[in-house]
Amino acid sequence: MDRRQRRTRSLIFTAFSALLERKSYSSMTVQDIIDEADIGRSTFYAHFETKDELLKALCTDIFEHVFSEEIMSEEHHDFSAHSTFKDRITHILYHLQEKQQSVKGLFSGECGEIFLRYLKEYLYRVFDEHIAVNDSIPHDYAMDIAVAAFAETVRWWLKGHSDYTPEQMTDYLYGSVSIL
Amino acid sequence: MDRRQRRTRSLIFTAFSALLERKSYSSMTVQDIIDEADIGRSTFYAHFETKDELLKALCTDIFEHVFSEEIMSEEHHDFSAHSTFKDRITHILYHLQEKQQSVKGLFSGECGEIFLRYLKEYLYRVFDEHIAVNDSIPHDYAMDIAVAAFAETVRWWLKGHSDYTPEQMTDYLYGSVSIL
DNA sequence: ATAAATATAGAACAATATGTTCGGTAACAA
DNA sequence: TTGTTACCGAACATATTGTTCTATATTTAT
Repeated sequence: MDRRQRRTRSLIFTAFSALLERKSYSSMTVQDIIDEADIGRSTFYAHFETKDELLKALCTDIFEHVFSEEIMSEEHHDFSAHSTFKDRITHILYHLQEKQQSVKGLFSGECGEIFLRYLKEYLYRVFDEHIAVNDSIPHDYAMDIAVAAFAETVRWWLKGHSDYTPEQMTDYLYGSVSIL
Repeated sequence: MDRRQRRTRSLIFTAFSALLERKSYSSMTVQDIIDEADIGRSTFYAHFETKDELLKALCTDIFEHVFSEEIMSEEHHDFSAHSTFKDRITHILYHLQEKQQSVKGLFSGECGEIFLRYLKEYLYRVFDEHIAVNDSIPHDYAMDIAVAAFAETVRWWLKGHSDYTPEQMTDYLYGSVSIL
């Protein structure tokens, strides 16, 4: 990727995040982003077709960091093949905590809902093999609840209670949802 | 309320719902709604300031039916002072089932997220006094999880599994979330 | 039944946002 | 150095927005 492209992409992401702390996602125009990033109009459209695409790309950037297996297997909290699913959840929270600053602005209004929807898409892949309840509850229903509970935990945590540790949050989650 | 106002309001609601089944909320313009409802431009703006206000008003209409105490105390399932909280939840599901047709279109895309957010606002009021877990879990966290789990249950139910009974859905919910 | 009040239609309007195009300039890579 | 590519910035047609106005039709109250 061209150095100029990386720079422009970064300028747009930064401007977008900065704007999110000042105004809502829906009221934000492409023009606002262009002005904030101080780039040419055609340049923006060379990178992203729409505002929604930009948001999606930013989310993807974040989640690819948070959910990348390479990262999960190294660093803090020795993540071995023998670790439990609960440990893995704690791990994901650790990586979300690292990205906290980038994530914070994304929680505002309608934008937050979209962010959480993308987060859930990634979570489905992680949870799929691990959710196995008795036959009294449909599997896809249990998946929906588990994923939603996790997403809601993240929201509550990063939106005003980020002083709790990932381990604590995992305990809360497991104390609330019986199918995990 | 003037008869003409009621008629126009109804025309707008109907047009909006019909459009939602054809195109996404974000791509829908006020002009689309005006054309579909076949009303004058100024008439729309006499009723709603923005598209978002319209969506909010429609949701309010639905939820005021679903959560009205008068309705909950009469009709099916004798709702007495001695009924449990679980019964009350089942009741809410019954009333949502009645509004199923109006609600169905609201689940699409970004619109669904907004609908669920409004639903949650009503649920908070209902759940607030009834969620009392031990001190090991923060009360507002438990609220968030309970409300989100209920909202997710509604989504799963009305989006492809509406053949289940309200009682069954309540059982699933109670089987998944331990803080209820 | 009549009069006053009010809702709607429809046109016109300025202001703004969108998405595209194009030629010139600068930065990159080989 | 040379060819390639990204950026700038202006200009453009198009579409949406939200407001204002007058004429018309409907409703409500007397």
